Parts: sequence; structure tokens; C-alpha cells
Amino acid sequence: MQKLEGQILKDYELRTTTSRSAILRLFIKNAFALSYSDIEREIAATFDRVTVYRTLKTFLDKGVIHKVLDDEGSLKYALCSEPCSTHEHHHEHVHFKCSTCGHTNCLEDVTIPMVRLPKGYVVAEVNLLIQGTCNNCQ
Amino acid sequence: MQKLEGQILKDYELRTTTSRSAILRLFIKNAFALSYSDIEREIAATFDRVTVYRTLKTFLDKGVIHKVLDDEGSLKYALCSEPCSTHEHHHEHVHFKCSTCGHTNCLEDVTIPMVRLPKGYVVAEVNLLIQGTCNNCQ
DNA sequence: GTAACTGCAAAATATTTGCATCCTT
DNA sequence: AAGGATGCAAATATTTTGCAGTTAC
Repeated sequence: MQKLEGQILKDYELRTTTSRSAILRLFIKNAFALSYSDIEREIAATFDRVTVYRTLKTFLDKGVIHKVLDDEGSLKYALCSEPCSTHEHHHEHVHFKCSTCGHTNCLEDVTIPMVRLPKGYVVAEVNLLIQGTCNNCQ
Repeated sequence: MQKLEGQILKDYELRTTTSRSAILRLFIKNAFALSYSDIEREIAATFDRVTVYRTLKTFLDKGVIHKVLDDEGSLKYALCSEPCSTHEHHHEHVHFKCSTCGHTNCLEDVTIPMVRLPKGYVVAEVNLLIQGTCNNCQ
């Protein structure tokens, strides 16, 4: 079952405020990554731009959400999954961007195969962005 | 041997102008990916900001350079290698960002292993961003 | 000569900061 | 009550557009 926003805020020791709850709810409702403007589009009427910026920053700092790279270079954000935030060593992210529906989401179950790097390189973190067509848009 | 900027411009059927040559020379000189501000820092005195933006756009459109995703979400650019621009099917990029020196470069020789995706997903393009320590910074 | 490129000014966007007020705990 | 969060105003940064003058071919 999906966690509710109140619980998430409590878990991360964040105060429950209207804007945080609303933004979190957006992330919960949409399974895919949201850009700043996605969020603003849905919320701007209610909350100040600055609040949205600051809330995202707080969530990032606390590890509630993480950055998702878009192929165009625009940044998006997505909720961190349980393992992502609790296990220190979970330093891999696989994101899939569907070129049809335009949505980007995390593929939690996909693991990145070992990559052979040239001598002398040490890997700390790996990010994989895959583009193509998702199962819904086939 | 490294190609010279004049040759590159000719290859891509672009007019040879002072700013294009200068910006290309920057990319040739630096083996790593450059952000817009990296470029401006070195060039701004000589060329207008707008020219830099437009030149980068032209280079992107023609395939002279490609976008490099940064873990922070800031965009960088790097020269396309021969195979990158000539072979239609070269749709893979591996970039390595060293957390010590901060440079990001393309690992041309590294190929991305096949990734097993859930049923229904079709892959068109893959981007891998690896972070860690590069061979120089060990 | 002509189409393409550049620089300047200015518009449009995006992001950050300071501060007074309000709200959660 | 107190510290943290918000909203507003405004500063700063980033990117885009229009247009007139210049340049490569």
C-alpha cells in the first residue's frame, strides 16, 4: 500500500504544513517524475512560487525525493522509494522516459549491470536513463 | 590525431566564423564536457552571450556536440566523436563525472550492457552517467 | 549579392534572498 | 513560547526574441 503524505512527513521528521502535504500528494498521485513547472501548474494558484522552490529543496535535502535527469537537461523530481532512502548503499537509479507519453518514471526493479571501466576509475554512483516506449504506450 | 576546428565546421557544412571557431577550439582543448558558463567564462569578453547560446544551439542541431547530463541537473555539452555523429545507430552514451576534479567526460570505449526491462518496454536510447573518481584523481 | 551570422537592447523565464508574519509543535 | 515555514517584494540569474548591421561564401 502507498504511504500517505502525513506518514511520510512524520518519517522524515518534517513539520506537517499545507504546502508540503499538497506537494507530496502530487508526487503520490502521479507515478512519474514531476518538473518544477508540473508542480507549479497544479499548485501555483494555492501556494507561492517561493514556497514550492523551498519545499522541493527541503525534500531533496531530507531525502524524501530525488532528482531525475531528463534527456533534455531539464530537471525533474520523484519520490524516493523505501530502499532508496533507507539503505545507505542504494546508489543506483534507473529511469525510463517514454517518448510517447512523455512521462519519466523510476524502474525500481531493474538493476544496472556491472560496467567495465578503464583502469583507474572508481565507481560511486550510477544513473541510467533509458528512453523509448513504455508498456502503456505500446 | 585531433581534428581542427576548421575541418569540423567544413564537415558539418557550417560557415566558418570567429565565434564558432573559438567555441569549437574550447571543446577541442578541453577533453571534458563544458557547461554554458564554462564557455562564457572563457569567451564572454570576446563574444556576446547571445552568440554563445545560438552557436551552441546550432552545434546541437547539426550534431557537432551533444548534451551531457550532469548529476546536479545542470546541462553540459561535449564534442561528438566520429562514430557518434556518423553512425545513425549510435544511441548510447556513457559519461563519467569525477567528484574530485569535477570534470565529466565521455567514455567512448565503454559499452552499456543489455538491461532487462519489464515486459512491454521498448528501448530506443540509453544514457549512463557514472560518478566516482577518475584515473587522474586516484 | 545574398543568405547567414552577430551584437545590442530588451523581453521573458527562472531562481534566490530578505524580512515580517503566521503556524506547528 | 519559539523555531520553523510561508508569502510578498524585489534582486539576481538565465534564456529567448527582434532587428539592424556585418560577414562568409
